[in-house]
Amino acid sequence: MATLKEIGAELGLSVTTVSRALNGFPEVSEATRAKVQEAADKLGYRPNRIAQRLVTGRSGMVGMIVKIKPDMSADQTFFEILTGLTAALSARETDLVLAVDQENDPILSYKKLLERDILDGFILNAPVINDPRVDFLRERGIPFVLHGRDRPEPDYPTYGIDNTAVSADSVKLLSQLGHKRIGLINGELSAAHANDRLAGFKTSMAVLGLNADAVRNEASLESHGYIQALDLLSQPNPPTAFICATTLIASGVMRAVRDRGLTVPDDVSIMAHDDALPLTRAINFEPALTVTRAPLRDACEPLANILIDHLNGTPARDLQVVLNAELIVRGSTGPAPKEE
Amino acid sequence: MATLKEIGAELGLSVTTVSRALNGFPEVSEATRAKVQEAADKLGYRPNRIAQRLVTGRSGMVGMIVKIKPDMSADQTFFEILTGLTAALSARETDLVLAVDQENDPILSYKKLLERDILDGFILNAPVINDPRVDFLRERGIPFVLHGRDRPEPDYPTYGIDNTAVSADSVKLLSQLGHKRIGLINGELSAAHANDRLAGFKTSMAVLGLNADAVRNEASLESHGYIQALDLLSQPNPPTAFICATTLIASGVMRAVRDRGLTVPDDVSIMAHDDALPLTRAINFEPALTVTRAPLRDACEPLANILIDHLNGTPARDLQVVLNAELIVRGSTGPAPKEE
DNA sequence: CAAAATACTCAAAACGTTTTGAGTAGCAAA
DNA sequence: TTTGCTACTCAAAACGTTTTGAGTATTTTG
Repeated sequence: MATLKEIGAELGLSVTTVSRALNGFPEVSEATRAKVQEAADKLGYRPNRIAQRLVTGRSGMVGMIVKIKPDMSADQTFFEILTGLTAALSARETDLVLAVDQENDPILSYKKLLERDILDGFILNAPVINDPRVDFLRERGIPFVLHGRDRPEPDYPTYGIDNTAVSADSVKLLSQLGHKRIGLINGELSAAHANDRLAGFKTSMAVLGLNADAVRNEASLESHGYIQALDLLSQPNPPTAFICATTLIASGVMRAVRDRGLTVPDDVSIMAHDDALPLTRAINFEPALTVTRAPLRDACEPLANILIDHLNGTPARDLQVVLNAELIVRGSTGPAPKEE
Repeated sequence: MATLKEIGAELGLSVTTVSRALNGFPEVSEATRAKVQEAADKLGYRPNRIAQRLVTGRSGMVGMIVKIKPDMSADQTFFEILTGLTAALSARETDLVLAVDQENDPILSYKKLLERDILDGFILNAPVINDPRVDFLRERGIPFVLHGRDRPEPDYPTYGIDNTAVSADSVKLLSQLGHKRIGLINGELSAAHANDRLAGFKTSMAVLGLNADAVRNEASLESHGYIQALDLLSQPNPPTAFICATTLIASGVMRAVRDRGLTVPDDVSIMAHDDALPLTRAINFEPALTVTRAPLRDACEPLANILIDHLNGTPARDLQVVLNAELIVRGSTGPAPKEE
């Protein structure tokens, strides 16, 4: 493991010059830079990150804390995020330190990890409304990026899709197809995104003068979709269309519709929001699922870059991204059935 | 953030003495130590890990690379390990750097992470037979601990259960109950533990003079258990007992047995190996499942400690632990049905 | 009482990098 | 010639810790 000193000794140059040559400073001559570079390559030089960090005060590591739920429902999305994130961070010389939160107190794990004093910042995912982790980190001046949006006017970096628009787009499509009774099988309301979906649903329905009471909010499970859809379908004046929070829920809803002897999309239209998780793919549904689509994987690189840019000094207001999900119409939605 | 220098200045002591006082060196007087400790507490001193690491040459971080399978079957066990591991490492001032392996080459991710030069060692899980990661790390002299056993005579730290004994114990129990036709619904043979289970099964059966051909090796899924059990049960001279690699498989097997109109344990006995994962608990089966039990969570603390001890100089041969799983007999196993 | 041992303390070096402030040489402008 | 650039290079300080080797009182031993 060669050091700057060794390279300097080899070439009769000072450590300073070697350091500058390798870091592309303008005040070193091209001839010298070439020599240094060559020697560095020959000796297999790689900077000692620890030493770099001691002097720069940066650690090159960011933290993420996974909250573990008893139903493990977060598994799939977490894996998806983790995969993309480590790859994206790695491309910018940053590593991910992971901890698992088993506590009731959502802050405690962050405190513990911060005590180590080795993290430059955090990636926060799955926010709840007015997320306490946000308040905690903001108060302490710890940089972070939030995946999603936990409050209307954040003053920190965020990245996510517009979940009220997801609902609005879905309602719009279905109402244009003539649907009047539209059900929403939503995720748990503790999650900020589920709140936004619900809010978007209610206002869009209200604008159209439609009744928005066929709503269920629960964990994203196939069984949740099945049970709630079955229940809604058995009530008087049942929905002719369902908007599902996830493809997993949609698969339960579709099963319920069929168990009731109904057909998709002739009797009931089904659509969902699609995070593009590898296990339940919208395209593999029969008929293929109409979705608002925003691959979770696509969020990883921006999340990593936003955090690192923020660490490098880009102000938060330039790092707040809200995207719109794509609307992809497939076979699972169709015109509302004729009223009898 | 107080430093040693600041504490020294406060008390009129040298950095050396402050450092020694806090680290419990014997050559500092008790009076001084008390003063220093008090000042450190007052100023909220916490050692700068980066500085410590620069001088000690240790980074205080260990790596783990998750291999991502298309079927995501590793999810649950991975989460279990992750949770316990981060907690155990944290207790010894060590952090976990995680990477996700999406490559075909099992080594590439390790190479990449090692290039960073910030890791003290690795935790390897889910070994295959003669695991290439082991060869790679061993060759480079990178410390690691293997969860499980990938070859007969390892010269590196390992921790795991005796999987041949798991099969042997299971076979013994069932044969004592009079079973002669015993099926094994195993995991994928690419995994070292599945190999050991199979080997243990074959030799135990051979010793008893029993036929060991009712064996299926595939991914640990409920559907695998269901399909394979159904198939074995439909053949002439079907098994009267099943040994399942996991409780997930066992649930599939139990469903198959019932779909065939048979009863557990009167017609067919079922037992499984139980990693004690929170989602499929052996005790919640109806009847409760007889198991060889070795909670995955229990492995985390030893794994963390073994690796850190090894980093601190304990030789590998003192860090090779093979445990026996516990045999817990419950209602899902019973005497073999009378021959007709 | 001198010599030796003990108990405690410290200055300085080291880890490998970045950054500061200074310096030298060569050359053009005054 | 002097002054002031430009282009390049370097020694030294800094980051915060651990560790080495030496030193100074104080106490014990002969």
